[in-house]
Amino acid sequence: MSKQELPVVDAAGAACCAPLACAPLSESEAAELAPLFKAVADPVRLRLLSLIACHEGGETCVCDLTAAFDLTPPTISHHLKVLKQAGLIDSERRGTWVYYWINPGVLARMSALLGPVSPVMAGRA
Amino acid sequence: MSKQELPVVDAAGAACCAPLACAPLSESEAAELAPLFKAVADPVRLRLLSLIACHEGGETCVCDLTAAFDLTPPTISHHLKVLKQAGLIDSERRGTWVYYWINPGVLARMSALLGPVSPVMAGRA
DNA sequence: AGGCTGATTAGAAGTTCATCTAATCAGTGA
DNA sequence: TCACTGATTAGATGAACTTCTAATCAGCCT
Repeated sequence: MSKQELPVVDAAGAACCAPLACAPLSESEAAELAPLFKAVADPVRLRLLSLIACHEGGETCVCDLTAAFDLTPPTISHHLKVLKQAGLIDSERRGTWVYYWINPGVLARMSALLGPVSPVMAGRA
Repeated sequence: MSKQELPVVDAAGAACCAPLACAPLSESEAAELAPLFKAVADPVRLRLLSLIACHEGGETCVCDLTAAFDLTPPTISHHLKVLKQAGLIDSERRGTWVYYWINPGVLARMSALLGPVSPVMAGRA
């Protein structure tokens, strides 16, 4: 097995770590990254993430989130906890309400891993 | 085995519209996207994807893949099936061996969704 | 044809996960 | 202090997932 080395893409300023297609992921890297994707691998959590990311001001009250689903508050709370433990979001209580916001760094890392989009690869089909 | 493709983004990553942070994901969009991330949300599948993507020539024999893990061939076969059903990879049998290769379009779509890597959001974490 | 190797399918066991109800924690205001 | 509302935790249940062994399918070769 020979190693194919593509230059690290950093045109976008991201990519500290190699994208999927640059060098094979080690077992420990994979073990570290998989939970990030698992956190996003759910329709409810994807929508939660999107709702929070889109919300003006950058943060969203839990009450607004629960209202957007046909799910009970504990279920929404559970999903928010999963996202938070994965490091994708953060939260703070202010008075009666709890606000959540996106942690863009983690999201960017995942994006960069999947495809810093080397047009070289993308050319093949 | 329905691989439907939304014209959300082209392979080059020129995200016209947007990712997670542009407009809230609809219920059906989320339902369609979540399985893609679920397919990647496993350490073994992440490594498989990486091994296939890195392999010179763009395609990899199953025999090389099974050799890289402490898992039985049926288990590897199962994971490859999951990746294939998600549309992330494709395969072809040539004689005795079966070869797998990456479908870069789907990967690019996922990447674009997570982070357009817009410098604004990604701001050097 | 028969046997050999590579790959997948079938079926089962143990674990993880999403969701609910009931109960608890945290703040606000009468 | 007590009641009320918003949010989370605890515990339970049914579905989905990962992995294995055993069996089957697809090509190659003597």
